[in-house]
Amino acid sequence: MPELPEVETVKRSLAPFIIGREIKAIEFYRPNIRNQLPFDKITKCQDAKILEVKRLAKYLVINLSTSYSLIIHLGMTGKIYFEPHDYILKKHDHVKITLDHGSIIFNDTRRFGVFDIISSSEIEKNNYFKNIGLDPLVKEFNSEYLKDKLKKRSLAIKAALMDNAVVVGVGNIYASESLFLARINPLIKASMLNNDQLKKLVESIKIILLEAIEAGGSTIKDYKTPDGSSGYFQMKFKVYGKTTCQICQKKLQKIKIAGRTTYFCDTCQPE
DNA sequence: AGACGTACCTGACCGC
DNA sequence: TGCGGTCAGGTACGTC
Repeated sequence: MPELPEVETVKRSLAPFIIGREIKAIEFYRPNIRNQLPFDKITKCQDAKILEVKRLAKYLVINLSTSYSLIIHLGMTGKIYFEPHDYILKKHDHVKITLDHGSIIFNDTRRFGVFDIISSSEIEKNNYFKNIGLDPLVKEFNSEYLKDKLKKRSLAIKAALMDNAVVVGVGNIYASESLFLARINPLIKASMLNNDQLKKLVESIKIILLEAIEAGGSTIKDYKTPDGSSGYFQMKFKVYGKTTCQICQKKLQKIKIAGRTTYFCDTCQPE
């Protein structure tokens, strides 16, 4: 459950539960996930107050009063639950952060996620965030910016959208959905898009992500349901996982681009 | 520098 | 029921 809208939804759901609360303990239940878990930094969080919960790219950043920050990435299968003190650990629960009124649980089946503790002042230059592109929801993410980022790129536009150096947060589903809304063929070389297409694409990415955030928001209203995946934005997919084009009714194409399954309509998104 | 393949890991599903 | 293959919303790294 890990594209920008999902992380944003988790952030919005989690924040009111935890801001202003104090960390009583952090426990790890295995040595590593994608990274080594930071056993040596647990003391940096002891009795720390949670000041702020932010989203940076697809990472959650939880700033603490001790000038350290928790960094969480959900990978492909990461989930975060807020649970009462009598919660019994489940399979693939890797981290428990105990607060005074309950615990934050980080669960990640495939362990592609990240949980780290780093100095707050070093976040920007940390490897997780070095060389990342703009967040698609800021106003500086516009067609001029995208044009500049893509001018020397010969890869398919769909692969370019998933490159975090170009723009962060756009994953495999939303790359396909945005290109469909913009009527742009995902195989077109990134540097070949004209100004109209760039404009339309920027617009489409913002629309799709904002709609998804809105739809995802109602999912995790009942935040205790560790269902995680759902959210009704799935029902709004136009091409991802679909077989028929909703515009022209023709059969959709399903191909691989840079190793990832890509859906599009070769009539509505011509080369 | 940029493009591409592969690795990381578990589980669900499908055909035999 | 079991086995093997394939696939899954992400990212890092080696190689050409």
